[in-house]
Amino acid sequence: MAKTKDINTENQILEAAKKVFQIKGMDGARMQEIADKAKINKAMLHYYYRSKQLLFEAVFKNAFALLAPQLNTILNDDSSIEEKVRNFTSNYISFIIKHPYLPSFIIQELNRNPEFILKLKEQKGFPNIAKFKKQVILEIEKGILKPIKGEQLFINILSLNIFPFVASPLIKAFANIDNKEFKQLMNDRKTEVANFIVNSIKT
Amino acid sequence: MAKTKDINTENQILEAAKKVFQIKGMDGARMQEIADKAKINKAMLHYYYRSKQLLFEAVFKNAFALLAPQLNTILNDDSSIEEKVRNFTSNYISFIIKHPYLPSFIIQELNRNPEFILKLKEQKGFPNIAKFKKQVILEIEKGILKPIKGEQLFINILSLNIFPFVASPLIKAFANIDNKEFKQLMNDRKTEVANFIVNSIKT
DNA sequence: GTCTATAGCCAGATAGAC
DNA sequence: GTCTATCTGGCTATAGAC
Repeated sequence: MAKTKDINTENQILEAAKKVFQIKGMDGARMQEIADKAKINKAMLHYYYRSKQLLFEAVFKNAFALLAPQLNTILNDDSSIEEKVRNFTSNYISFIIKHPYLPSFIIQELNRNPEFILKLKEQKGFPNIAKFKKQVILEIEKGILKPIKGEQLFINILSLNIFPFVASPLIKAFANIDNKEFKQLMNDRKTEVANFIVNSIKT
Repeated sequence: MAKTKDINTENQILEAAKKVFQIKGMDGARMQEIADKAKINKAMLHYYYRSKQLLFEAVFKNAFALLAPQLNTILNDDSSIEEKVRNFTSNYISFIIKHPYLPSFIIQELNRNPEFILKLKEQKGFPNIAKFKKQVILEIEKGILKPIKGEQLFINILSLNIFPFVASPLIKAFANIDNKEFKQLMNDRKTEVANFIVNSIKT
């Protein structure tokens, strides 16, 4: 019984820390706010995670581990580029709608501390573009795709899928739309973006 | 003579503050670091700008004022959509290469404080999508463009141009490239992105 | 494991001399 | 206008009782 309580508390803390860190970032987050959200005492945070830095790293790794497998589907799957673009776009946008703060959190913290990604790169399962590049070359040779560099296509796919969520306050302001309309636009993008990409690259 | 010194000091501070705030963000920035960079005393910062918050706002408004006119060229210019896409993409990527921290700074701080954009919206010259939308509809009717919503096209243009810079640590890691190769890729994008977009939307 | 109380530090802001 | 010295508050982290 004591043991289940451990796990509960530790998890409560991690969940609370996620919410606070993902919105406020490492520098803006306060241990007090995390403690309040987890409905425990501030001292408990240190009991379980030693320091703010370690708690942050736990949250960050957790967040990245959610994101990476999504990318691997488009990089390492065996279906055609067109199929992968359509599947990925639909799945990824659905995924981000469920975790709206995740991409900007990852990006913001990596900009703050770019060396951090070196540690992540060592881990297996880290997204790698090599296979995707080969496939693009192959499909171009077969006449399925117009000439394009694999890197550029991959950057384009990521940009179109992720950017609107990262820059949502700007998008809403420029397009003069409220949250509801924004959500509608993002839902439409599940197919719109795939069509946009496929239109551009298919012969 | 005393007056020229004022202007110099105030400018030195603003330049130093730009560098620090744009890299570290509001929460991560330290007044001491800004003072050191400006080669003046910490007390001077408060003499000229009263508080960290006011100094930050000066930097932020300055940064946004640089960005907005760039966007207005694609929104309000009278040339065709294709011409605007080609011009904008080339100019905007050149612009960001010169100010690499600007987009992520704006985006990060707006995510931290989304209400802030309401103040910006009131100012004249704030980018507005209305004219662009009408033009898209018109060119679709004329058979120049394939059907697409103006909002989605605008989001796509922004995404493709800005995202790689905002997420540069991720891009470098996934594509396994160093800073030099990254810069080369971004240079290529000045024309690559325009072609990608035009290919997709032209009939 | 969980709490209260507090140590210790650091950053923003100000007072006051020059 | 510019400096040094200092105040003040807030935050991370820990000590120590239960």
